[in-house]
Formats: sequence, structure tokens, C-alpha cells
Amino acid sequence: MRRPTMTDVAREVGVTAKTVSRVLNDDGPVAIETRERVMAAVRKLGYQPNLMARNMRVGARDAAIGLVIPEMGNPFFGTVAGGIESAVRARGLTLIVGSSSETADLEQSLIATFLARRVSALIVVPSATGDHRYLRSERVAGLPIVFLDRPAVGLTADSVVSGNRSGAQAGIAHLIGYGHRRIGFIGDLPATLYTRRERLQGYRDALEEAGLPFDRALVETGHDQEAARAATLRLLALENPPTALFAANNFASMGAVVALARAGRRDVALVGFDDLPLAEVLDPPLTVVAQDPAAIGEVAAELVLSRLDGDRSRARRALVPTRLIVRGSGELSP
Amino acid sequence: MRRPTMTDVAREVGVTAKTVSRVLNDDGPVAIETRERVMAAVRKLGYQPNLMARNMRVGARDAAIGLVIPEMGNPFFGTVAGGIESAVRARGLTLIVGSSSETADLEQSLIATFLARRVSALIVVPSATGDHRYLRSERVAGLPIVFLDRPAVGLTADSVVSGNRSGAQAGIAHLIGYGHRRIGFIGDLPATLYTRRERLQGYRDALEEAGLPFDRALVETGHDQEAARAATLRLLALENPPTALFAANNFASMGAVVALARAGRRDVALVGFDDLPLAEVLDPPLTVVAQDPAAIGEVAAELVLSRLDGDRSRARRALVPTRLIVRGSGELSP
DNA sequence: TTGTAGGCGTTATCAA
DNA sequence: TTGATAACGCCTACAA
Repeated sequence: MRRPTMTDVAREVGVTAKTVSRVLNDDGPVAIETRERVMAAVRKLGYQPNLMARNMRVGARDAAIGLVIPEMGNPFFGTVAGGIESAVRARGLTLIVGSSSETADLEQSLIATFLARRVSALIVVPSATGDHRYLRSERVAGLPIVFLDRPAVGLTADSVVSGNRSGAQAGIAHLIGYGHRRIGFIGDLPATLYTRRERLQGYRDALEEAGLPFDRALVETGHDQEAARAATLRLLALENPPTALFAANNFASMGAVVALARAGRRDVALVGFDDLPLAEVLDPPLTVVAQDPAAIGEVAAELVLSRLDGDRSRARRALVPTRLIVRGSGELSP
Repeated sequence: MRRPTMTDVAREVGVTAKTVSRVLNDDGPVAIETRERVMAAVRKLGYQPNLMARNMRVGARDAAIGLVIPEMGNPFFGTVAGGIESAVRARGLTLIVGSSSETADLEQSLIATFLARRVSALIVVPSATGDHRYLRSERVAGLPIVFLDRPAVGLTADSVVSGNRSGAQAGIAHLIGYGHRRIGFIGDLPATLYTRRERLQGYRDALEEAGLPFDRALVETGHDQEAARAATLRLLALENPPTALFAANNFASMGAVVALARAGRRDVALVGFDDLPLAEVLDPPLTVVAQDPAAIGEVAAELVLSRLDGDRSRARRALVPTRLIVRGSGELSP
């Protein structure tokens, strides 16, 4: 019932394990006839090489990369993971994943497990509250680490992020172009989150460029769909309410859409950050600043692979551009 | 620059590797003072146990389970994967994933990689065209294999699927209850796909129960959103068109929603299989037969764990119930 | 309470 | 062209 090993195959053929190894890895000279007999025995016994043993012997590195994302069910991170997986598989690497639920503890324990497995590289979407100083020794030891969507805290390392600031700026400028002068901003929690800060900065950039004042009362927070809905209502109830809204992530977008729909407010313009599958079916269809999650994953994978190939240049921050998709909700005039 | 090993720690303390091992695994008696000195050395050297070596020695099995899904960006499968990961991690197992893009070749090569890594179990969403006879020897050898969303072909094995037939029947019965007698069905490709067959059977069950005739002209196919949109238009253009539609998966739902919205047809009732994030914002809000992807993942994980615990009973098929969510689109009368 | 010998399945090294 | 031996890092079995 035991699974056959290389030694079993060798015995079957009447050679040594090393010869079988040579055949299977195309390593060193083997007589053609020997090769054929080995292959025949491999088939006969149903032998499958043991990658664990191989990895351990060869590199002391597992031919796998570890990926930590906040939530696998989120299509944004799922798509990112898919982009990574296909890019990395082409190089014979396997993907090991874990979800952190956006908590620093889980993130750290997942990373510890991955390190214990001796993964070849680490790709991490850092949780909002984490600190990554503890990874310094790994960096020094040469382990490739790439941070996704948000940069690391307390650690100089590669990162791949969306063009948050320029994307938000483009979205706001779009609204300003349609005549809006008071634009509500609905962002994530906590307010210190990198993406929130960057997008808010893009918002301010656009205002400044257009010579419009920044009004703190127009900046609201909604960390999930329900909270974003409430935030939208608060904005609309202001004494001097906004004529347009900018939803800084997809939960915020959904909340704003629901709030506007239920209130029957078809006069309020809306631009969302991050695309939604049904955006074009909404009434009005939702104009968005779309991210490119697949590209983010691929860029991260390429960065990791180049590091594995020996690229020792200093840490990079790759910006993946966003794209404004005009559909209707962002083109309503005040 | 080398990573410290158990032997390094042992040398630092002046004991044997075995003693360090005992401390780290809480295995066997160790003097309190020795334990403390070992722990101190572990911290000082930054020692991390090598899981590869441990797995190899202990079980000849990797403490990981392999998961093959069609597409990581699909929130349904992403959520399933999340459910599996959290359930399995609680047992110290890691999740290795790969996406098959719904092709049998990729699926098989991923499974081969996982087997080579000696994963402890396999969870697979089988691609539509595959055949799983080749896994028989693994089954016989005692490897737990659970199929998700669709059963295996050519292999007796555990599976976890949604209540496709009863769910579809409930959705159709709901429409019939509102007076519809001609109901269009928009399903996936290929028509032989398990979920498609089951849901269509539920459709027929409901018709039969209500004494309504089955009209093949009302059964259409749309394998993605665009195709489903076209299929919807074909149904509406029939000489004797349906007054209600049943979209048998979420792409079909989206296609149908788009088609109806663009045609301005608010008179056609619609029930979708599988929920959508924005369903309640649509006009009219979308009534659906919701699946429970997180539960599917958890049930699969539990099944795997019970097999790992030695449950040798015959293969089971677990049915995860669906739930009808009434929102408006399914309650329009003809 | 601790140590020694041996082996998991593979590959590196050197010799034949 | 092939083999013998040792080693990767850890744990099991047994002995001290």
C-alpha cells in the first residue's frame, strides 16, 4: 500500500536510485537503453517523484510562494490571486494562500507558517493595522517579499499598488468638469488606511487644481455597504449638500447606489472607485475609476520572479494605472 | 547567512537536537531549566522549525490540502475557498490552490503537482469535460478526495453540491405561483454540465407538479453574460414568448438583467439562481435562489477532516440547501 | 531526563 | 555511463 519511491523503481530496473534520478531530471549522461527501462518501470509502478523530499534536498526552499490576502471571497483580491497564480505556475511554482480577515494577528501567524514551510517568496496584502519590522531579517536573508495594494509599514520592500491618487484625481476632475463644486467623499475605515489617504489626497489635488475649497464636512466614512449608505444620507442631509459623490471603494459605491436609489435621488452625480460587475445595469449606469486587479497580480508576480532570478536592485513601488469608465452616473450636471 | 537548524540551537545550548525537538513539540520530559535555555537560544538565533523536513519525517504527507477551482476571481468559488481555508487552518493544515480555467488539462496537471507534493487531501471543482478515473489508485490508497459543486465523473467519491434541483424547483414554483405559465430557462454550456442538468430538472419538476407543459423552445443557453443577453432577446422574440425568465446561474442573471433593462421590459418576471451583490439595487430588485458558498466550503472541509480522522464509510453526497430571496423581480404577474 | 543510531526520499560528490 | 556514500532537517525507537 506504500507509495513507490525512487529506490523501488531502481530496484525494479536493477540500477541505483541516482540513475533513476538522472533519468527523471535529465541530469547527466544515461544510456538510452537504461533510460527506457527506467521509464517503463516508472509507468509500471505508477511512481510519482516526491516534491517534498526534492525541495528539501535541493534548495532548502519550497517551490511555492505564499500569498496573504484579506478575504478570498472579495473578487478584487480573488482576481489578484488568480493573476499571481497563473504567472507563477508558468515557472513551476505553486501558490499557497491564506486570508487574514484584515487582522494583523492572523496575518502574522500565516506568514509564520509560510516561512516555516520555507516558501521561495512572500506576497502580502498588509492588514490595516500591521507593522512589518519583524520581516526585516527575512529581507536581509534575501527572501523576496512584495506588498500588494498597500505598502509595508516599518519595512523597505517592493510594493505594487493602484494609481490611487491619480485615479481619484481623475474621477473628481471629471465631476468638476460637469460643473460640480461641492463633491462628497465616502472613504474606508480607518482613516489612516493607505488607500483611503491616497484617494483622499487625489480628491484634494483635483479640488486645488480647479481652485475649489476643501470642506471637511464633505468627507464621510463608511467601512461597509451599510455604513456607506448611512454616510450618503448624512451627506445629502447637510445644510449645503453636495451635488456629486465620490465613493472611494466598491462597498462605498454600493452603499451610495442603494441610498440614492431608495431616496429616488437621480439628480446626484456619482463616481465610484473600483468597478462593479453590474455597473452598467444600474440606473443610471455607474461611472467608475476602474482598477486592474489582474494586472496588479501579474506585476507582483513578475517582480517576485525577477527577485528570484537574482535582481538585487533597491525596493521598487510599481503603480498600476486606473481607467475612468464613463457610463452615466458621473455625467449628471448639478 | 544560512538559516539556523535545530542542530545549531542544540549546539548553542550544549544539548542534542533531540532535546530541542522535545521542547519545541512538547514531547517527552524536559527539565524546566533546559527548556528555558532552549527557548532562549531559539529566540537568540531566530530559529524557525523547517516544516518541510518535519512533514517528510512524520507523515510522509504534507500538512496541506490541495484545492482546484475554475476561477479565483469568481466570488462564488472565492468564498468557497475562504470557507475551506479557515476550517482547515484550524487543524493546522495549509491551503494550496490552483485554478483550472475550467479545462481538464490544467485541472489534471494541477492535481499531479499536488499529488507530487504529497498533500494530505484533495478538494476539486471538476471541470465540465473531465474524467477522473485516473484518481482511482489515489482513492484506493486512502487519499481523501472531495468534489465540489459537481460530482466526479468515472469515480466514486465524496461530493458537496448545492440543492440545485430543489432550488430551481422552488424558484420556478414561485413564478408559477404568481400566475406564469410560460417560463424561459437560460442555462450554462455545455448542456451536459451537472449543475445545468440538475437545475433544468428542477424546472421540469415544477412544471410537472403544476400540470404545465414542457416546451423545449423555452430552454435557451448562454454561457457568459453576453451570450445570456442574446439568449434573453431570442426568448422575448418568440412567437409565443415567456412572461417570466429563470436564469440558471449568475452570468445568465446578469445577461438577462441587462437585456430586460435595455429593452425597457419591466413587465417580464425574473428569478436568478445564485445571488448577486447588487441584486437589491436593481430595478426591479432581483429575486434569487441563493446558494451558500461559505457553507459549501465548510461542509467540504469537514468531510475532508473526518476522512483524515479515519472515517472509512462509503462515499457521501452532501447537499447544501438554497434559499429563495424575494426582492421584486420574481413577483411580477403576467 | 537526555542521548545515539537510523531513516524519511531525494540529490551532490566523487570514484569506478 | 553508473554506483557508493553522504547529506538535507527532522523525528522515532531505543538505550543510557
